[in-house]
Formats: sequence, C-alpha cells, structure tokens
Amino acid sequence: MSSKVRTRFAPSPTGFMHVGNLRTALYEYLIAKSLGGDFVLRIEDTDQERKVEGAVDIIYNTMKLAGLKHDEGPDVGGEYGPYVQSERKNMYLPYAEQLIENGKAYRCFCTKERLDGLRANADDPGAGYDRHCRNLSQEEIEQKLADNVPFVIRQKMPLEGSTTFEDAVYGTITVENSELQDQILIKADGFPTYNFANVIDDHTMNITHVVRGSEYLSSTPKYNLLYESFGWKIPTYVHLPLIMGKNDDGSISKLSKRHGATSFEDLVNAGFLPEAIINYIALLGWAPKDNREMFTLSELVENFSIDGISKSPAVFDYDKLEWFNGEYIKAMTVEQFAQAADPYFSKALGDKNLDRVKLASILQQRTTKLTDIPEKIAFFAQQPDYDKELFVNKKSKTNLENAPSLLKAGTEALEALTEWNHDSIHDCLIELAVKLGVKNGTAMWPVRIAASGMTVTPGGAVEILDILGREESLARLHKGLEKLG
RNA sequence: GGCCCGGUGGUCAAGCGGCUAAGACACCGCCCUUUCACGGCGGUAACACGGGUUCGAUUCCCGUCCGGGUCACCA
Repeated sequence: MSSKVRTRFAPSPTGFMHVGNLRTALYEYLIAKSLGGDFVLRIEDTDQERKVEGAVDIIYNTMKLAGLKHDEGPDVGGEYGPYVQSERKNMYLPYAEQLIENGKAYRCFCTKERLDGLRANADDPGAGYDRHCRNLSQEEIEQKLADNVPFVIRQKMPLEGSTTFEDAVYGTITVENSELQDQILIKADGFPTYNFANVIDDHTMNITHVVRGSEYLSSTPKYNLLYESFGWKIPTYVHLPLIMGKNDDGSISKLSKRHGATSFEDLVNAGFLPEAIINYIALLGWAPKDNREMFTLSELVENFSIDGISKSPAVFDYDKLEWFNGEYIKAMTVEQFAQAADPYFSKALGDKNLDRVKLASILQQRTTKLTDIPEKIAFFAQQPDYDKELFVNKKSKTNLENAPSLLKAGTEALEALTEWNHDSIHDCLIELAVKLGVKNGTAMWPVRIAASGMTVTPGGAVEILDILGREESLARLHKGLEKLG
C-alpha cells in the first residue's frame, strides 16, 4: 500500500498551459501509470497577487483534451485533499514553527526595502540575504513580535559541508551548503512559498516521485535539507531536460512566446491535434528502446521508462510536430477527418453547399494542419480572378495555342454527359484524351485550370468538377473559354 | 560572477570500449501521377577541442571552449 507510486502535477493557475508544463504533466502521468501508480493534480496558487480568473479551468480543460486523467485532484477528490494550496493554507505554518523550535528556521523581520538595498549595493550579482536576522537575540525577537513587526520565516541553511542527492536522470549531484540561501518558507502574508508548500504537500500527499524541470536541479538540496529536518523520506527525483526554442539569430533559449505558439491552446488553435502534440512532446526528451515514433497515450504508458529520458535540452521543432500532425490526420477515417475539418470548411465555404465528405476525401492526404484547409478550398466557393497564362504548362504540354481547342472539346464532351459523377466525368475526360490522341494531362490541365482558376489544387480536374456540380462547373468552363478568346 | 547541468548531422535522437556511427523530421534528386500532395527509391550532412587511461575511445577521466539553468516575500 505505502509502496504505491504516486506522482503529482502541480501547476500554477497562470492562464495558459505552456508545452514545457504539459510535457512535465505527461511524464508524471506516464511514470505513474507505467508503474501502476496514481497521478495527482494539485493546484499551486500560493501567490495571491498572480491569481488569474478562469485559469484553473484551462488546466482542467487541457488535461482532459490531452487525455491525462488524474486519479486525485480538486475536481475529483481523493483521500489526501484538499488539492488546492490556498485551501491548505493553515497546514504550513505549524511545520514552519516546528522548524523554528528545532533551530532549522528563524523569523526574519527585514523589510523589503532593506533586502532590495542589499541586492542593489552588492557587487556580486549572486549575493543574497545577509542572514541579518539569523542570530537575533530572544529579547529582540520578542520585542519585534510584540511590536507587530511583519516577518517571514526563513530556512536556516548549514554554513558548512555539502548536500548530495541522487536524481533518476542526472545521477549524483552535490552542492556546497554555502551556496544555499536562507530561503523564505512562509511569506509575510502567511502563505507558504512554492518551495516550502511543495515539500509539505508532497510529503503529506505521499508523493513518491517528484518530477519537474531541470531548473530545479540546483535548488533540490534545499528541499532535501527540509526533508531531513523533518525526518521524512526523500522522494525519488526525476528532473527533466528543458524545452528550448530557436531564436531568429540561430541561438536557443527556453521556449517562450517569441518562438511562436507555445501553449497547448495556441497549438490546438494553430491546427494541431491533441494526440499529435502529445506524441511529439513525449519524444522531446525521451526515446523508446526501439525506433518507434508513433504512440498513442496508452502505448506510451506501455513503453515508457525513466531510463529513456535524456539529459540534454531539446529544441522544439514545429516541422516535426507538423509531420506528426499529418500522420494523425492520415490515420483518421474520412468521416473523422470530415468532422475535424468541418469548422474550417465552413470558414472557407460560408453557406455554399458542397459535399463535405467528398471535399474531405481529396483534402485528407494533403493536409498537415487543419488551419491550412480554408485557403486550399476557397476557390470552390468563389473562383479567383486568374490569368490566362495559367493554361500554359510545359509538363502537360499545354499552351495558349492548344488550350482553347482543348478546353472547348472538354467542355462539349462534359456538356453531353447525362450523368454527373466522379466516374462519368473521369471516363469522359479519359476518352477525350484518347480521341484527341493526347496525354491525359494535356486534356485535363485546361479543364482543371478553368474549373478552379488555380495551378495548385487539392484533387484533380475530375474531383473538382464532381464537387462543384454540373451547373457551376460548366459555367466556369465557359468563362474559361471566353478568357481564352 | 559563484554554483549546477549538458555538448552525436540544421532539429529530435540511438549508441553505453572495438559499428562502413542507426532511425525520424527538414533539405536535395529520381520514380509514380491529370496539378499539388501522398507513396516509393536514393542522396548531402554529426561524435566541440586538447590532453590522458587503454591494444583500442563517440563511449571512461581531466582541462578548455560553447550552450543552458539557478542564485525573489515567482512558481
């Protein structure tokens, strides 16, 4: 019972879900599930000044869309609740006070101004708090308390020695204790800092694997000192390499807004499918034993293992994400694709009534992002004004001399059709090519150009004519004839 | 700046003392083809550098360089 693996995703409600966070959540989920454990969602809202309205809903929504179902959390409950830190507020102070009694922490009455001044006057950019209140006499402390001087509670770091810990991906890491700041545990407003709340919550929620970004690597000793002060078992640490973005000048830095869409929502709005996003980010920093790349979430659970996690930072590659997206789109049934694409069809077509399943069938194989759809099919709704030079195509052996007669023959043949469907149109144009003694492409090119007004179209002449319908098609062909004189 | 971590093609990434150093994306070429795509085939391209250790280093150790992270009453 007590050996059951438990991981937790502990986001702050900031209003959006950065892909780095999402990947952390994914790995936490995968570690828990691949080991038969539980995945917990905890909301870290200890910063009262940064609260964002509706931010928690975005978290729920993202997790749901991504398929990361948590076993415990604010919305589903669980035996370790509450799962929102602000609701746990009064749990933390007693622990901090216990630390004070044990000489592992102390009250600090320094003002924000004094601290700022300290930083401003130091020539060492890494200079921290000067531990001014660390050795206050009992009288001084009581006097200030009596005077109601606001205070924070700081952790009393050892001045000598070093702290070593084991990370499941980075191995053994040692940090000199002298590098450690007397970090704040409880803020003046009574709320715990992230670092303190984390330790208390992870322990009281029985979290066995602490999974987080590698930016926490160097502060982990502080956490461990806290665990040791309480006599608690230190969890297994799994630090993840950061996700980077490529800057315009070629340099890289932590993935952020300027690199493009970086939140899950942005990505979805940019036309990426949740499954593709998950699949891609799973592989950003982790590799399976074999060469496999396509994984559903449950397949990831089956194949995931911590030793496949890499140590070096990975650059987020939109091209590769797009490739994954295209693969997922191609793997859909036409009906599924038609449904996913429907909003984009509407955007391009308005109230123009065309067979959307047929549209979907010509689009599916050539779509990598749903958002690319509208511009590809806009010509169905309204034919663009095109130049007659489009009728010239070397490969199809068409030019301004033969195009008029070719198009005329095609138009007449199509007009004679009694049935208007894919097969009849197809047979009609193929027969025409045979009759004229030209390549299929030569007969088709002028027809497709006249029907679409574009050199590049999804689908060929036959599909376009079929979808456009007899009346509209013939009208467009005649217009093409006029254009050619 | 101190400390921590990292360094295999443009990107992701196998490799864990002996290999012609995988694979994928991107890129280029060819084929297929009624355009574009899809698909198929092929190609260009990498162990940051310098010392060790070893019969032998991409792999182990040290240094250099480069990159990233971290030093908040933010998480």
